[in-house]
Amino acid sequence: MDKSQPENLKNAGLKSTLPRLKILGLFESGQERHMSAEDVYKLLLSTGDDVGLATVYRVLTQFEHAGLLVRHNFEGGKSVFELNEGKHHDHIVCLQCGHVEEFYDTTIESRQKKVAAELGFEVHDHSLHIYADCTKTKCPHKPRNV
Amino acid sequence: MDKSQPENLKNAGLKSTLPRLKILGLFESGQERHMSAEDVYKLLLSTGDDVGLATVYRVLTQFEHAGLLVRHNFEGGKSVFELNEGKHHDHIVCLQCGHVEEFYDTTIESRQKKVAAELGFEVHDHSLHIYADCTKTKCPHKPRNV
DNA sequence: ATGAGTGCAAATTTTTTGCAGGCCT
DNA sequence: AGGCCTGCAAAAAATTTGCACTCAT
Repeated sequence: MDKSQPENLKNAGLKSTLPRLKILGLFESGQERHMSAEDVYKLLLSTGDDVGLATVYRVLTQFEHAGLLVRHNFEGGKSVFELNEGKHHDHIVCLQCGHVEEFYDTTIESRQKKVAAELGFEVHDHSLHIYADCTKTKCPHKPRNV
Repeated sequence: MDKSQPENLKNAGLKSTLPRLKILGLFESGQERHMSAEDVYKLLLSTGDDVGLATVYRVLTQFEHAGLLVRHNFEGGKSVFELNEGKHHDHIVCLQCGHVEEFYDTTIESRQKKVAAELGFEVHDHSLHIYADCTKTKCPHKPRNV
């Protein structure tokens, strides 16, 4: 977890470039675990790191293929990425604001496998998605950037 | 369940028109429970019922708002619709071909509520999504129409 | 130097919207 | 008749791709 970023990129067979280091750095900073391409792009702009949006998309996809990031398509239309830290977990997503929380529940895990088997499916490592609302009245999280 | 389609539309406050009847008919025929706008559009074309793609999108959205259909955004990018028959159920989706199966598991339901509550969420009626593979070797279902 | 990487603009894909004309009630 | 509906084309939103130029090794 303390491996320097250039090393991470090398191991992934990717050349160590500024855009890649910046983007990986954002995810490793832990500020925001789940980000869309647009989120990353705007964050970089806000810190003066001018990276093209197309490059953000390309790098995110490369990182996904390299196993550094995991891509999710939650309800809402845009792809969301998170650091691949090896430990399996599921996600619960707010339908109002898009906020994402992670969880791991052994009962759900085993039950999920059972249900899948009965229906002729085999669960591998993909996250299960629960969709809900942060609260019944008003959503405490930031409004979904649609 | 045997209510005539025009009646269903009337009850939803929608004028009974040919495109609407055709589209609702497709879902009620039970041939294919889960369809994207493109799926519906192509099916209608194949049966000689020429309906504009824009109309398909508009009608599907209207039906969703009227509570006749439910919209899902599974991994894969496109919205998928299914008839709203009132009975809650969850979905397991094949990551290879996009095939969808429905299920209902009381253990998962209760556990889902518990997990949500612990994380400050409230689950209403939205489907939970499990993502898996039809089989480990080759997918028996139709290839995903990407 | 040299091929991978980047930025910009144009192209794709999925979905929405404006507008003129057409069909329910 | 009057307005909701539809079709077509253009607009939007998210993502991908072509191309000339730049940077890492």
